[in-house]
Amino acid sequence: MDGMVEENGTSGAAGVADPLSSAGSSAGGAPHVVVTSIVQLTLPTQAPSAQVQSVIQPNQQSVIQTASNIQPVQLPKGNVILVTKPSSVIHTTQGTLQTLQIKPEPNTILSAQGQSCSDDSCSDDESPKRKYREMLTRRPSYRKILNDLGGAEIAENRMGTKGLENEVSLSSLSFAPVIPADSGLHTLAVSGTAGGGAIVQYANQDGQFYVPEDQTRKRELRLLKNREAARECRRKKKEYIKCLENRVAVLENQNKALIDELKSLKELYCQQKTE
DNA sequence: CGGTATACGCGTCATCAAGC
DNA sequence: GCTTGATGACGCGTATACCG
Repeated sequence: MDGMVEENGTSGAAGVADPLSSAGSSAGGAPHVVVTSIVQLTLPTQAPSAQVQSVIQPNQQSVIQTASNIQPVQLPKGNVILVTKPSSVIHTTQGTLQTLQIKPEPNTILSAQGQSCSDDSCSDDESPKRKYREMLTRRPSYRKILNDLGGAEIAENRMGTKGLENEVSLSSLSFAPVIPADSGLHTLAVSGTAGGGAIVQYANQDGQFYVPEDQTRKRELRLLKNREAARECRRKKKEYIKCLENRVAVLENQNKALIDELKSLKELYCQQKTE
């Protein structure tokens, strides 16, 4: 390929902390740009590789923007960029604005031709602008986000942490005593549900309540799974909110750059007019 | 230093949607 | 129709900040 964009991964290149781990500290405050990684942009021609900063967490759809102290990336026509994250958008806010709309396929190759989108993405029924607007406004599907988040890594994390938690939690589960068949039990009541299915309680001759082991086990299992699911759901939600905050920051920067550009163009125009 | 407000995370329940 | 995962809503406990 002619050029590549490589992310340095979640380890946080250049001493950058994991954004998720620091999420709580920014709660309630103004959204701030979290630089999560340095992206190596290798250009095909004589141009040296340039660095841009990813302001979204690695391994998910990202908005990438050159920082003020970093050389703006100049992409001559005909260059090709390989981006491994689907639905990524790359902006350079200095000099000429170059926007790349990445097709929703991993490892998609796109041509960077200054302003707008590539031919491929423009040929779709929905314009990239519309898609991007939808990304910003549509209600988030955490499930979809999870799919976009580099499935292998997530799956690995799940196996690593959740699996272990499951093992520990399951081993610590306590179940109701086995009810003897001749204990003269009879159904007493239908008690609390556990997000599905009622729990039928029994009472023995002493008036003590029992829940059959089977039902208790099912309920405990259900609660355990739901507990894990809720935890995961919150994690994804938090990640998504952070992603939105990052996007806001990027778009604000972009807006500011465009305003500045407009201002300078106006000045240039006035100068030429007076000459 | 104690009381209060606020933010945050967690567990649980209810509900929905997808898969079987 | 049942099962199961995802997620909103609710209540609770804890940590932190603020104030008198």
